Amino acid sequence: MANFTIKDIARIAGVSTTAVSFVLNGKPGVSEATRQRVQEVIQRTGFTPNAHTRRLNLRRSFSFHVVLYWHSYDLFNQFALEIMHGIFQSCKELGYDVTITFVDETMDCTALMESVRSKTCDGVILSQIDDPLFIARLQQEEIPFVCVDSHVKEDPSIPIVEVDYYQASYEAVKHLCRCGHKKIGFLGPATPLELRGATFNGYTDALREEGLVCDPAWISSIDFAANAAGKYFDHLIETTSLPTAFFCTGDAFAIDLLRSAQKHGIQIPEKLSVISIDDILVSQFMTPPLTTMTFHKEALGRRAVEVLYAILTETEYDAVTLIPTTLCERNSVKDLKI
Amino acid sequence: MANFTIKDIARIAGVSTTAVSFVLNGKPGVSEATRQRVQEVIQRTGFTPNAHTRRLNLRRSFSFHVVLYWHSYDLFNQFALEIMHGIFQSCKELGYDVTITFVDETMDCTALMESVRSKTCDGVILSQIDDPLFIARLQQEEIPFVCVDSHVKEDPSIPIVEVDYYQASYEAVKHLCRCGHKKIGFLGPATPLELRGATFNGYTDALREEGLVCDPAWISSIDFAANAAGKYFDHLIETTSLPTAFFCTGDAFAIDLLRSAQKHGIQIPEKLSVISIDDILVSQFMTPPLTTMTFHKEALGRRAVEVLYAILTETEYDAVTLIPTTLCERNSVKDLKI
DNA sequence: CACCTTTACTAAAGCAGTTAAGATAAAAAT
DNA sequence: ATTTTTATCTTAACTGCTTTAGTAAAGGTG
Repeated sequence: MANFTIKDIARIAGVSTTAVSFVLNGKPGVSEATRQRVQEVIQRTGFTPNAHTRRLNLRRSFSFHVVLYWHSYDLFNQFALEIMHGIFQSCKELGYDVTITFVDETMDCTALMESVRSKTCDGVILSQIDDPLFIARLQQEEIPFVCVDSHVKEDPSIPIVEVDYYQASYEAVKHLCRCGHKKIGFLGPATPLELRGATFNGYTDALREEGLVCDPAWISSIDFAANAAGKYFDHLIETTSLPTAFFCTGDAFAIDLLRSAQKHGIQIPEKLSVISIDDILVSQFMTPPLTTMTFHKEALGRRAVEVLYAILTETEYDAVTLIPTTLCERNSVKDLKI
Repeated sequence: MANFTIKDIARIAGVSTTAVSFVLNGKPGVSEATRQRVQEVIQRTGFTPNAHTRRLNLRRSFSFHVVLYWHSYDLFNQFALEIMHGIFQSCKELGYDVTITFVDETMDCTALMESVRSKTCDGVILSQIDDPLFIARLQQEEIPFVCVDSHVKEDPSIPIVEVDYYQASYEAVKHLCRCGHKKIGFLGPATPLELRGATFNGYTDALREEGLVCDPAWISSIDFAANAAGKYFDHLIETTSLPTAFFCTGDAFAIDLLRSAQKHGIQIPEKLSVISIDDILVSQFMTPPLTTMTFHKEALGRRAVEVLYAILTETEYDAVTLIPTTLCERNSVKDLKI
């Protein structure tokens, strides 16, 4: 197929390239008759302007770059695709392309920084990335960016779109209390500290309100590693007594915990209740299906794009967006009052 | 941060832009001394050449575009992210960017075609897309592309990277036979026909080899819709007798089937065995965990990139790549011989 | 030493658009 | 009728890099 350029179109339509450029961009200064004629030629030839030229001229690439953290443990990657879908949808509405990079624990971002510096994107969206060095680098190079589900320190200079982990934790623990639980363990990550902070505060605040205290042995710091929660439970059960319920900061932890408990013959929820946050797909298929704090995953992505676009267009925006969660009652929590 | 161009570098290093261009691209025609000097200036300034200009000049974008099908039923989207990760890894090795588009059942591809025609990608990777019209369009516009997990008609003019569904089906059914099953149902999709064909042939060939026949009532055509397999089973159980085992062409179907069966009080695998293909994450967490034909998901993505790159570089390649599967024995198949 | 290569380097013409500034003709105002 | 304004259209400069063609100097050869 022949490859038409704006010159070809201009020649065929008998006008200048400027005129063609104007009709392509809907700018004034072209008569209706000429506009029609040019449009017709564009239609007939199937001409589409070269994006690179356009980007070069306008010094904008009309694309956002998504940096996705790739966990080695599958359970942690579960809603990345849904975030991506949300990002894509908003980008589509704005006419932006989306490019993607996966990074792992090595956080080797040289290729990424090069791509950013070469102007292939107008801004970057960090998904589940909590490396402060990486973020400092972006700030230093003055690259517009936004963190989504990234457990980064709250800081007005860092735009964040995050699940409202404090509220989720608080509500989850409150639900356990409503079900009559008084011994409630906390199963959360050692790092990132920001996530631990929000979830732990929600947990302790809820306990305090209920006048409950917690055995320090029931408070854990789990690594983001395969079955780390399971190993914690294996150890716990040999060393001390159990609470009647565990609040887990994520479904992945809850799932590992549940399987470990079942392996030890502890029935869920009869002997131990489990509640968590995330509502990943697996959760509803577990036996028992997990009671968890659910939220709209795509909203995270959509909002991230909104914020990034606001930064680029120098519009007002809230530096911190907290996506609310709601309780999804399934079957991993026993109501002790019944 | 200042934005250096090749002109700045040339000026600072006291050479022409041509010389800088040569050292950037490792071309001959520059003395070692000059090369060093230019390199030093590049280092010092942190200069990265503008990608758009480069792409414009070379008439290549060094990026691949992935078109991902977005199913409305979550269970069908389960390994898209892993395919993406495979694609990304290979692209990274080749120095290619990856851009992404999600399409749904409306298959509205006007935005996509425009993006392709505007030269923002050198080739496209279709993931789980089986729309023949869409593929015809790509062929007609002479856009390099490859189909991955797309259930497209085998045709030397269409590069395909696909799970070896025939082999998987054959092996799965053979496994059921080895476990002593003689009444084996087939639970597969109505469309796409290519997928149905491969899996159905594997199923019937295995049965024939074992000298078995199948009650037509046990052969179904399921839509790719939420819980379609479950509804099929709900209906089946009210109208006719059951086989001792079902071969399902995908884990998602198997999961819906299993849940429906359990709802009707039919124990798996005691009363009904289930085997399928895919090994999505959920499968290992089901009760019982699913016996399924597993394969390396990222390999699909990696191979797709290899093929697309071969097309672009006019290297030899096999039009059809079949990714082999292996049996992953878990607990949804009962051995009747024990 | 004149002649041919080879090497190192540069000027300038692309690539495919955008846009500021200028030209022309028609319409409006004086 | 003349001047001013306005709408329409074009010329040409510009974006930042690649590449062709060309030059000058150094090296090799008979």
